[in-house]
Amino acid sequence: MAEFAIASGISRPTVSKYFNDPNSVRQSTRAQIEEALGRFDYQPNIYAVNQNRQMTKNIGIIVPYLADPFFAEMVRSIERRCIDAGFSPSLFSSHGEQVLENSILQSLRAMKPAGVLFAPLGRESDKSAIETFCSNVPTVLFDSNIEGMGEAFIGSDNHSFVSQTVDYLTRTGEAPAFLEMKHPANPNANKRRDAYLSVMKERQLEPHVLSIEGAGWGFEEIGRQGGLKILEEGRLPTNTILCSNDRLAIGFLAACFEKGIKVGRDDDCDMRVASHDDHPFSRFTCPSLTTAAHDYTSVSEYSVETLFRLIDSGGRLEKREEILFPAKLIMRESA
Amino acid sequence: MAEFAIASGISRPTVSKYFNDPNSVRQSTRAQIEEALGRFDYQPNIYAVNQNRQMTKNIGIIVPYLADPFFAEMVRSIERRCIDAGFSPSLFSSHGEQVLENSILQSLRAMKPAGVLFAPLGRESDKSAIETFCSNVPTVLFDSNIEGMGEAFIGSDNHSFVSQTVDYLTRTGEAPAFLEMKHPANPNANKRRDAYLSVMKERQLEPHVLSIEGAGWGFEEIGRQGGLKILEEGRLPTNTILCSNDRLAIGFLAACFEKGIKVGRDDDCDMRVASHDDHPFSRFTCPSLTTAAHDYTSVSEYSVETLFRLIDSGGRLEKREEILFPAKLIMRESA
DNA sequence: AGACAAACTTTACCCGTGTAAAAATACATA
DNA sequence: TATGTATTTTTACACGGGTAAAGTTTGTCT
Repeated sequence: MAEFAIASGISRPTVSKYFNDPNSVRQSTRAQIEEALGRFDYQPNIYAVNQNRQMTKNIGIIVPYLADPFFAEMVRSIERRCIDAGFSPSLFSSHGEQVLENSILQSLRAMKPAGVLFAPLGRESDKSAIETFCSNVPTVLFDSNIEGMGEAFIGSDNHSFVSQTVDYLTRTGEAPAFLEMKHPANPNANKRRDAYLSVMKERQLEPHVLSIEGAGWGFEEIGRQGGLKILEEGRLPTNTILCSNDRLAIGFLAACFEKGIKVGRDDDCDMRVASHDDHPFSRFTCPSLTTAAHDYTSVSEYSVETLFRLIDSGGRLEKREEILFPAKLIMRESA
Repeated sequence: MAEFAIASGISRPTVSKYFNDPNSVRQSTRAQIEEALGRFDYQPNIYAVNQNRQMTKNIGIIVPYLADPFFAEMVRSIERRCIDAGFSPSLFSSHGEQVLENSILQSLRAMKPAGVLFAPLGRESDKSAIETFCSNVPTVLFDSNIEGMGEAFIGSDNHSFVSQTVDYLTRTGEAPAFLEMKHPANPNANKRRDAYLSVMKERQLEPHVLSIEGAGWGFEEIGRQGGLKILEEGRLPTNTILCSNDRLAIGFLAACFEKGIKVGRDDDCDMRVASHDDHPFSRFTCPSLTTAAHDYTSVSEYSVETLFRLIDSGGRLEKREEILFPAKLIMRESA
């Protein structure tokens, strides 16, 4: 930087000031520096910069499973907002494994990020590791909540998701049975089942929960296997199935297809299937999937905004915030 | 670190040595440091560390489009291998945009990584920006090749993909027509079309290429729209369609379903559809998709190995290497 | 032109760690 | 126990830039 400062004819401290905020120097100085920048391709050493700054301009983003396009979409939106605000996002995926989640947490602490947007694994998470992390790094949880951890949680209102699908299905045909994994990884799944039970009770309908076996993050295959089993055993209490999430539904639809069961809302169909999430692929299932959509934009926007507010207020909020966005029903061909 | 050194009763330079390689200090010293590490939770400041090291332990990974589960899978495998080798992977997605790809390249240069694994956008890439980058940072290209850039390219052998699918389809029914995007983003697409033409010629069959409109990375929707148009116009030269890639095929299958066209290899089916990639979702289409599978493991393993070799040899290889892995035919229900 | 504030230059020290050189100590072997 | 080697300690400087203080220049306003 010293060399570059000489080359540009400006003193090093002023050049340093320029790189921290180009608007903090006089217009003519800025032009002079930028002219020199055109001649030499100098850029400050980020390691030296971050070592001296009290706080880096990095923001950590952790998602549980990047092979799920839902998270890929969230990430895209979040990264963009961080960059626009002058931060450098660093993306990490736990790939469904606690060990990885913990090691990400550790290396993220070493990065001293200004803040972290964190979608935890859920049931598989190491609560105490997360607690330690959150008390050291300004953290906003999203998508999947762990009570009391982080300064805020931004997610979707599972009750809104389920009540909309249940009401729609009930209005247009038989009341739905609820298909879910017996031991779901994601805490939203439990909230959705509870919401299903409560909504059915409110509407004075008899609930049916179909819990299928399977562990891990290969939801499609779990849904398919579980679906095949249910269909073979013929233990369907209704002709309408509401899946806990779209990936499960994708597998279930595959099972129906294999069994020659026609899914859809026409008279000649055997079964209706609906679900939750509006997964990027749910538009392309056969038939296309009726589902309750996340408000992707609001969740990502509000998560990032909350994190910025948290950073501005020094890493602590007055009290833990929890914001849930309602779903939007997407009616397609499957129900 | 000075404080921690005093607390552990070991001198600072030795502690520094320990953190660079725990085996480089005497066993008793190591034990003493690790005992102290249990009492205090000290970890070296990565920024100070990287500032002084001639080379960091970071490895950059760039993919063109993370919302495509194919890349998510690749990334998972690559990250794991990097971590196991003691490196810290940093993941970036260009999200299909040249501007983003260029800014990733720039911030990656500032990170002074030991090496970079780079799957470029392809047609949308800024060749000169990539050339500059590759001449400054040890880079291995994967998945999508740009002639002459980087020290090596590791990918899939498109000819192997196409010849296997064409031969299989021809052996079991009508010869296929080839469905592709008119202006594909990914260079593999062009290679596949050329391979289709050459294979058909070799087999003395008449080739039919169906080029559909559409730009960007929303392949499913492009395949669906293109499919609808083709089916409506009834301009199908054969009953067998070979799609350039699985995502296009997923959209095409949706179009067939919408049009009431039965896809599969049974006698009562109207059409056969096959494709290339073995996309993680192709198992769950209706019907399940017959496709030529990437050798995910080999590609990721060999990419990483090549990068390590490149790093060890100081950032240059004797000559640019190009390794292509053959496909494996996956026969499922669609053809 | 004079006065004042804003911006800049100069100088100097700081951050936390890598690393080299010389001296001191520990360990292993005969 | 003597000797040689492997480690460690001590001391010192380097890395590249943030930042504070004091003095100087520039620009603006009356």
